[in-house]
Amino acid sequence: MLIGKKDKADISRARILDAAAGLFRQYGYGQVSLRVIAEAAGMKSGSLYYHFASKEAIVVEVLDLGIEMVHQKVDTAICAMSEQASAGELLHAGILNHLQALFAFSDYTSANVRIYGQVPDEVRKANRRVRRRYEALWMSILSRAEESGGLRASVDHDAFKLMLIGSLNATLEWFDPVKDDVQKLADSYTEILLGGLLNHVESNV
Amino acid sequence: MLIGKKDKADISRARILDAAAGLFRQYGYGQVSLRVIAEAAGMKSGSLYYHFASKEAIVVEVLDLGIEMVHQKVDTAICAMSEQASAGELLHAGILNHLQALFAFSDYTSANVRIYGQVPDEVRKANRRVRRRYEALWMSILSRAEESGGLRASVDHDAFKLMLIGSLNATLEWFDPVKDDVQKLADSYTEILLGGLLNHVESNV
DNA sequence: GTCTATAGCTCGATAGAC
DNA sequence: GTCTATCGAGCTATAGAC
Repeated sequence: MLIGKKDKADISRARILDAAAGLFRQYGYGQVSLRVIAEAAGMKSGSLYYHFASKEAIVVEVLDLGIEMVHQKVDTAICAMSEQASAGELLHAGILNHLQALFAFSDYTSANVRIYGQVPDEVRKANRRVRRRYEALWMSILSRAEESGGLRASVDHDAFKLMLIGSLNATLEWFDPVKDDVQKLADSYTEILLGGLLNHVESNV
Repeated sequence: MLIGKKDKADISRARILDAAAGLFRQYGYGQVSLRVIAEAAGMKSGSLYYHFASKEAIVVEVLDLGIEMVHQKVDTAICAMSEQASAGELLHAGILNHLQALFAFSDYTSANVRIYGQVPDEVRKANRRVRRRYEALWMSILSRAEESGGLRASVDHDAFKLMLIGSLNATLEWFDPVKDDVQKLADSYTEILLGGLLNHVESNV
């Protein structure tokens, strides 16, 4: 999952992080011991301390990577879009790339979604910076979409951003990218988030 | 949180479950020891075994209650609605009552959302039954809404149900019912889910 | 860089007094 | 019903050989 590494230390570091991400995702933070992380990474528990100062140092890096991999993919995709892109096109691209990154790096992203609320305070605080940056990216996507026209004025951007990220991340709990097509999932979520459930003739509530 | 109990055993049981739900929510399953559950419930760890056979037996009950409390509130609210209720009214009622129950019993509901993916297999399997029942309730709400007319045919009910439950549950991670109004949150989510983000003149994607 | 060995601690669970 | 006491196991982290 982590690529582009060169020397032995970098390779071992990456193996430890990959192993930890997968185990944290499946069993939570507290249930995963350094012994099983080491075993999954192909070494003994004592050797972990050559690469990381503590269990907390490992989880900090796993959590940050879980956000940063999504951030980078969405950012790159949005930056590459034409100036003339419509609001619908921008949002569809953001949703699709968020979902693609979510499932491409699912051990890291799912570990983040699942254990963020359960790690020690200092760990959570460290990850908060990265989370805020990703939320800010979505605010800028919404601003750009608004400039291109077509957004309903009654929808609060901040609420929409939180709802969008929350609903997309929740797909990690049930969607299977092997059985089903992420592209179709993105189309389906875009359809609902942009167009809503109701026919547009009647006013809701 | 758990009320209507009578004798000493029932009271102690309820205190144990309340304590466990709050601790599981905050620290996850693996990091919470029976000793701290017992302390939070006002007893010693050995005493827990008079009420529960194991740590797993406690978490099974916490997880089930987290779904059942929401199920019951939503079911009651929907059943009480007039036959002439519109699709928008039905969905708003479902969304509002789901959110209200989510925050009224937040230790149980949040514990469920957070640790479901990390508990032992048999525990997760036990909770799956209750989850399926709640999803079925939402399918019946969507069917009833469709009969009353006004739903876009292009929206898949199954995808919408998963997205709705996922996005509502995700509010547990950021919404503060003390600082803000759950009613307003429900209005805001209903607005987006039923009407979408875009102006209805343009077609999306 | 990775190993073995282990210190010091906490865990879930049980047994038996009251 | 709740207590105390304890078993055997597993935990994070460290020390030092290789």
